Amino acid sequence: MMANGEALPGATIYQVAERAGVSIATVSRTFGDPSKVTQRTRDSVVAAARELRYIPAAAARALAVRRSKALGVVLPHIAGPYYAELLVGFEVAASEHGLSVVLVLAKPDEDRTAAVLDLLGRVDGVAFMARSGAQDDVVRQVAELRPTVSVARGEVTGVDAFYAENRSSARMLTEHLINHGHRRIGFVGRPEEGSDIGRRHRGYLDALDAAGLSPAQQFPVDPIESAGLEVAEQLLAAQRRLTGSRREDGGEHGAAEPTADDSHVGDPAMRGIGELDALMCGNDELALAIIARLTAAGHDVPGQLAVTGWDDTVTARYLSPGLSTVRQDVAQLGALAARRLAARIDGDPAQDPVTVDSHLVLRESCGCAPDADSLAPRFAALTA
Amino acid sequence: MMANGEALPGATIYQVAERAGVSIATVSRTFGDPSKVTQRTRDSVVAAARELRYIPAAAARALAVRRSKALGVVLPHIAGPYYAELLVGFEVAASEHGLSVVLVLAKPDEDRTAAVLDLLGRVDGVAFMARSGAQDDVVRQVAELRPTVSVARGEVTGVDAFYAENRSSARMLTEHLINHGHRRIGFVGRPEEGSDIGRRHRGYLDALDAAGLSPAQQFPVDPIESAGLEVAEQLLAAQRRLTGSRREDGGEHGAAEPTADDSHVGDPAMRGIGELDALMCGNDELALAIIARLTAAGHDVPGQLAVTGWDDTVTARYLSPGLSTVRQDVAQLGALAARRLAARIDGDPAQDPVTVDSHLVLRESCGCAPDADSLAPRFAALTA
DNA sequence: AGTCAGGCTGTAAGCGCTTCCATTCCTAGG
DNA sequence: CCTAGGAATGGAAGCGCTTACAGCCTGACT
Repeated sequence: MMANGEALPGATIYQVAERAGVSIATVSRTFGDPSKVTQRTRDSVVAAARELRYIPAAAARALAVRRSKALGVVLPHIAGPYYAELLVGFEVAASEHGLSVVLVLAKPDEDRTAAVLDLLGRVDGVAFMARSGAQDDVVRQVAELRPTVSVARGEVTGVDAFYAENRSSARMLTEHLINHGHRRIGFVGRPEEGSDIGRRHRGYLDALDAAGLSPAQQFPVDPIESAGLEVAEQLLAAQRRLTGSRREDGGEHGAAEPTADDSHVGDPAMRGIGELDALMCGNDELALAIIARLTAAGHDVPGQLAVTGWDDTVTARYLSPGLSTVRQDVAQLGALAARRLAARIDGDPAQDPVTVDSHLVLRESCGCAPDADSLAPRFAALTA
Repeated sequence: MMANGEALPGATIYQVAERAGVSIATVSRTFGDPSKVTQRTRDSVVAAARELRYIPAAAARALAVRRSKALGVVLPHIAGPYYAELLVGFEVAASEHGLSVVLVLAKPDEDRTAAVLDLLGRVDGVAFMARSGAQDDVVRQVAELRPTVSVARGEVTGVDAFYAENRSSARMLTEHLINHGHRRIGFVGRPEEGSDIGRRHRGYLDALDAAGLSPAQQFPVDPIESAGLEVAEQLLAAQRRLTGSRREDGGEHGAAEPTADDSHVGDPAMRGIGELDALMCGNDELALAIIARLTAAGHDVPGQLAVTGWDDTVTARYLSPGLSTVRQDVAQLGALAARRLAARIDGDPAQDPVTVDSHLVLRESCGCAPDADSLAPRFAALTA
């Protein structure tokens, strides 16, 4: 099997036609619009096709109808489950419309312009998701040639935008923290204009503002684990400074080797670490890393420092204390994007941005008491 | 922009040729093999192309060269990070070969045969990953028409197989459990012939056999969270039975509502839950759910029951006790699959199955003492 | 100055499919 | 029995690109 390098194997419409004793037009109709073909003919064509293992060449069809029946997706290297879910939602919806999906992955920094342009040549529409190695001008360029949507990404004119609600949820989450009595609330994450985290930061500021509080320490870092660890180190260092330093000689990397008596660094009974008593993180990954590091150093979360995340990743549920976070229906976001693309391809006009709801998932890391039945919230996803 | 429903916008090679004052053949050469074109001509063609926003129609090219420059991937609905990683590895390698990737997702049960066949018409090769809604006969059928590989999936003749090493790692893990003194070691997961979990089960059996132990209780369930929860309930019920039942009247769902005094159900100081003192799970998802449920019921893991997982998901690291599990380089697996496909397309022959190494990640859930510096293993991924 | 080799470029024939249009075949009504 | 009108089918053009093949032009050589 698969010997030659010459032609893709598989029968063509001509061979099927010949075998069935009809013209290629009839074969084409048999699969395209069976109602235009007699039952008899249809049967013989179908039989011939099966015997020959006929697989229509999508390229030929695409060329003829000037439509590839495929959607492109460009998204960042799928780190966590977030993009995976997005992609699943997208693919399912796309396939419901009979559309294939072709994928381009890109690290946020990486320049995949060439790949995106190539993609453009093989799809009828494209979706840009989050910060996906495609600058705005590339998106704009694509949008001029094909229906285009963006998901969880800064808006670009002419591009249908979709995102999960961020700002008001962030505000609510922050207010919740305030209600717990926290006043010095920091923020972790780079609040880039138009990004999800940017919007979350706005909501955070909204709440602070409304409460007459001013923003505490900000950590404009990347939304990744290692950055969370660094933030935790800074916090630890600040706390050490605060409590009067023993053993300052440890020098540069003293903090990198937590030992048993790390726990004396701050008084666990006293609220606050460094200058903060609560920390809102741009996503779960950051929050998780920070909590882990702090806890390992003997600190109490949320006793000393309340921490919140965003995304409701799997780990958020399993951790103890459970991570208070925000859940978004990411799969739906993906599905909406695909459906809009399908509509745009069929000629529908572009629409206003669409926002899908998010909702708070309050577990313990914000300071809430552990639920009596702690498994319920933890496995909320299962009961759905 | 994007007004008509007639033709995809974007210039064709003809328009570029006209604008540059050359023939279409020259335009084609300019992009296909620039060395065959004078610098002067090339420049003017490139300029014309840019001005016209020329995007080559992939379909036309594919038709002409009888090759689509695309690879198909069919994989299960990306649940956890596992498939995401696989996909990332695959896409990166594919794009290094200038190949696009088109995606078909399928729930394990769902029949996506039609989608797979359609896929076949638009790619040069296809990869089937894990139990991906494609029965063996579909795979075989595909394999007759296109180079085909399978990843973490039962072997099919004519299909290049790739998987992470399972059996001997499973054996090592089981031996480790035995060395901890565990004797009654159960297994959670359906050991399907040819599947990853099936191979893990073999390794488990190997170890037991070598140690003269016989397999304890088996739970042939799906490798998903909810199944893990059910297994945990069974364990709890068995344990309740064992310790002599108080409050049997709780009836059917008594177990579904853990309360504070659940902790009296078994003596946490005594090793064993139900008939078991260790449980090897087919993947982390199962292990995590089981540990969570057991812990919530007041039991001690690994004190009473050691539990191991497989996959080394993010949560495994963050949990306490840390989950002992097995790490596989899934991205590499994906990359290998893509590269092999690329080679096969270029005419290379099929090869023998390839296995990539796995290695144990021993944290605490197996019974190992917490590492002095518990962050080190926990964040091992970061130091790499 | 005349030739010839070799590099560029153009011409044209497909690649496999859809679809408009023409043709043929029925069926039913006159 | 003939004819009109539709339904079913076939013929052929064309989608945008690659790639022999052939023609042209240039420059180097005799």
